[in-house]
Amino acid sequence: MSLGMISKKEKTVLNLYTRLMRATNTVSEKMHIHLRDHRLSISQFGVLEALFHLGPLCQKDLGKKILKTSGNITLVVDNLEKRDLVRREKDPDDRRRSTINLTPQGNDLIKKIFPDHAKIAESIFSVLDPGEQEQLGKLLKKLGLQMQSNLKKEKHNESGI
Amino acid sequence: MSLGMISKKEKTVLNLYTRLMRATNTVSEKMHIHLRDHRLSISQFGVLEALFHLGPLCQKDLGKKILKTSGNITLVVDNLEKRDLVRREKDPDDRRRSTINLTPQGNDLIKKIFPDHAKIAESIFSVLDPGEQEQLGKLLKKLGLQMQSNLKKEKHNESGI
DNA sequence: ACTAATTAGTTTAATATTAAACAAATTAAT
DNA sequence: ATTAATTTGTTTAATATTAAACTAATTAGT
Repeated sequence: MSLGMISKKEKTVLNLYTRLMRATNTVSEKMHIHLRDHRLSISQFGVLEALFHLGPLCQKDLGKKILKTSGNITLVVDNLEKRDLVRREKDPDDRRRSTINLTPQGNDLIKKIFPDHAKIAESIFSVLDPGEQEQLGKLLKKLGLQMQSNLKKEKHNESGI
Repeated sequence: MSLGMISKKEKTVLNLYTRLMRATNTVSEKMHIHLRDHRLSISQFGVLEALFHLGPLCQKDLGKKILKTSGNITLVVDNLEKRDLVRREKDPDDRRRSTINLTPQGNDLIKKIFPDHAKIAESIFSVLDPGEQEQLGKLLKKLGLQMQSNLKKEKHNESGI
């Protein structure tokens, strides 16, 4: 029961950490409830969305985008390929790479799903007024930026889309 | 490549969502690097921490605390029990329940690990000054609170510890 | 050119996680 | 009191995720 030798400062940041996890957990849960109807995992949706908005990407870039390991990306792309939503295409300039493309079906699907995604996001964040949203964005960015320098992460996608 | 019919509002919140995910992902990664040295998963640590700070709990409450499903809690507790870090104890008043207790070893371990956890949190959030930390806390809380009403989640642990 | 180092992606093995069906115990409704 | 509904935890089956070892291709260093 005792908190032991925890300073006030430490207590504050631990509290902050808990709130961050809790908010993220519930936000992300809500954001992806509708994906189940289309039998898409969060990662699968992330890949489709990235391809939809950024165009064809290699697997490494997809991994950076959706924050997953290369092994995981291999599987996610495998599964999307099985459903004919994406297609691997050998990169002739660098034969280690393959470029992942949306198929017409994949494009149709993400085009259909994405507006819901956006609407749900809007409804979730509507508890915050525009000023608060801007503030939150700034603070989260600051938090994300530090990480970038401390961990061995590469490029940071500025636009977030 | 085209963003289609995305309004400015929608773009803002999607951006916010991405930043939230990104910040959380990297923060949580950093927070738990040291756990690997003790062969603890994030969930296992979460359970030990909850028991350490809140005292013995039943599995359902543990699930609410660390945001995992009941089936998952069963496994997490199983694994902690195998390593003699916690112990199940039948609740005589309600024989469906068992109360999960820290063993002396479990208590020693979490007591030893927790200060590092707190220090790491402090270093991560130190990019934000105290005012910003307070702001972030308020915004995240607001975000978390709405969720609570919209999803079928029960009690919200106010203290965050 | 040749070797060493790096990079992209795959495979493998272990673990984590969830959803859904289930059993047992308790509580509510009549 | 008896039945119905709810609650707690377990089990099962499927999927997701990671870390680590690996292969093949490219790039850098000499």
